[in-house]
Order: sequence, then structure tokens, then C-alpha cells
Amino acid sequence: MNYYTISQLAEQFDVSTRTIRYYEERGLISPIRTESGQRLYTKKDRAVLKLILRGKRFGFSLDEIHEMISLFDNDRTGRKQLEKTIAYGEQKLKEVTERIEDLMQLKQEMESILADFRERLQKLEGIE
Amino acid sequence: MNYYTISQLAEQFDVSTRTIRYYEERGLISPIRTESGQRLYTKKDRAVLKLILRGKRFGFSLDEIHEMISLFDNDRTGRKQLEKTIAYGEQKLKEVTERIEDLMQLKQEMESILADFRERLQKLEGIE
DNA sequence: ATTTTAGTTTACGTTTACGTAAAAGTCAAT
DNA sequence: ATTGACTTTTACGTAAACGTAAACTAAAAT
Repeated sequence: MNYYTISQLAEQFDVSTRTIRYYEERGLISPIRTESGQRLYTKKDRAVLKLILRGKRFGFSLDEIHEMISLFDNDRTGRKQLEKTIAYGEQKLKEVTERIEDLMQLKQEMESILADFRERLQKLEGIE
Repeated sequence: MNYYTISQLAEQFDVSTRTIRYYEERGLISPIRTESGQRLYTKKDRAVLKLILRGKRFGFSLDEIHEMISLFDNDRTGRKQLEKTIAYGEQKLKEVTERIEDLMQLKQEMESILADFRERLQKLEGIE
């Protein structure tokens, strides 16, 4: 397997290294270290970072994202744990679904407003 | 027409009065005043507030929301202005569309992860 | 070998989006 | 009329999510 340095990741996702270290501070990502202490990020770490940034774009807080990440990488073997995880996941899935619906409504509204503006422009051009 | 007081709006949307006043500070909403200085909100003001809060849920900053609001209530009569508004609107529409697609992908991923967990649970239950 | 570049920790600074408290005026109800 | 709930402005406080700078070490390039 191959590793990324922190600045490589920073460049790939257009964030600062500070940001990535901050996510580590908050326990969202855990790169391994070289003997000298340099952080090395695996493909998996990269995927986690991608997830974090996507979550951010959707307006989730880092705490919420933290919870969602634990959904992905946790080894929940116990039955109770598994059930809890599923319940939590279903809850989050519902939230995401609602957000999609909400956004689609917004899109509709924007489209109708735009249509209105285009119509006005048409009329203006008819005058000239 | 009928008016709302600030606390009525605050209750309806489950935000603080401070929040609503802050949006006014930032120029996002402009209620009229009684002679004594009390704020009165129209249906339109209410709609704007609703828009602001929706924008927030999507992770837009107040500055971005401000721009988007101006799309709605501005009287852009000039042709140049109209064209600029349409261009801006198309841009924002594109962003929203991308977000929807992004969210739908997230939803897909969550569903497949959930399916995986459910399968694991099934197997565990088969053992007992 | 020695610059240059990149990485580390520590720590204080900053912005956004409000929370909270004080001091004073106003509205609604008893 | 006076209590109590509500509103106003002013102003300082705060949590989240980083930015930025210092002081230092390691890696890469010349």
C-alpha cells in the first residue's frame, strides 16, 4: 500500500494542512506516523477525509460527522451494537432523504423564479 | 394585511429573537416599525426568514444567503441587471443541482452500508 | 554539505453566528 | 395603576472551525 503526506492530501482536496490536523485533533482521522513523527495517510484515510469534507458541504457539524464516520469503520460485532448502529443509520438516512427533498423544492423554486426573469428579459428585448 | 411580532416568529420557527434581530443586523430581513419602535413582520418577511433558515440547514453562510435573497426580492428592471441576475441564478441553480446529486450519492452509500449491516445481523440471528 | 522545502507542536488570534445580561421603555391584563 | 410579559438597544461573551506565527526538526534538492 501507498501513503500520502499531509500536504498532498491538502492539495488534493484544497484545504489547509491545519484543517487536516484539526480533524485529527477532533478524533475524526488517525494517520500513522513515521519514526520521526511525520503523518502518513492511507487510501482509507483519504476516503475518510473526503467524507468529512462532503459532510461539511452539507452543513453537518464535525461532531455529527464524527458520529457518521463511526458508522463506517466501527467493528460492531455484538448483536446489540449492530442493532443500535442500524437504528442510527436509518435515522441518518431519513435525515439525508429529507434534505434531498428540501433541496429539490428549493431547486424548483429557483427554476420558477429564473423562468420568470427570463420572461421579463424576453419582453424587454421585444421592445427594442 | 396582518403582522407578526418578533417572538411570534421566533416561536414559529424555533429560533431566538436574538437570531432574528441578528439577521436584520446583517441586512437579511427588514421589518417595519411601529411608532414606538417595535418590529412588525409581514407574511413576506416570514417567507424570507423561512428561506434564511432553509439556507442555513444546507450549510450556506449568511453572506451566501444574502445574495440568494437579493435574487428573489430585488426589482431588477434594467436589462443588464436582469441578465446578471439570471446568470447568477443559473450559477446557484447549478450548485444546488450538484449538491442534490452529491447527497443522493451519499444516500446510496449509506443504504449499501445499512444493507451490509442488516445482512450481518441476519447471520448472527441464524446462529442462535 | 547546506540551502530549501516540508513537517511538527504549541499557542494565541479570528470569524461567524449567535448567547446572555443590563438598563430602559412599552403593551396587555388584572 | 401597577404588575408582568414583551420589546428595545448596547455590549460583552462564547463555541466551532479553523488561521497564523513561532520555534524547531526532518527530508529533499542543489
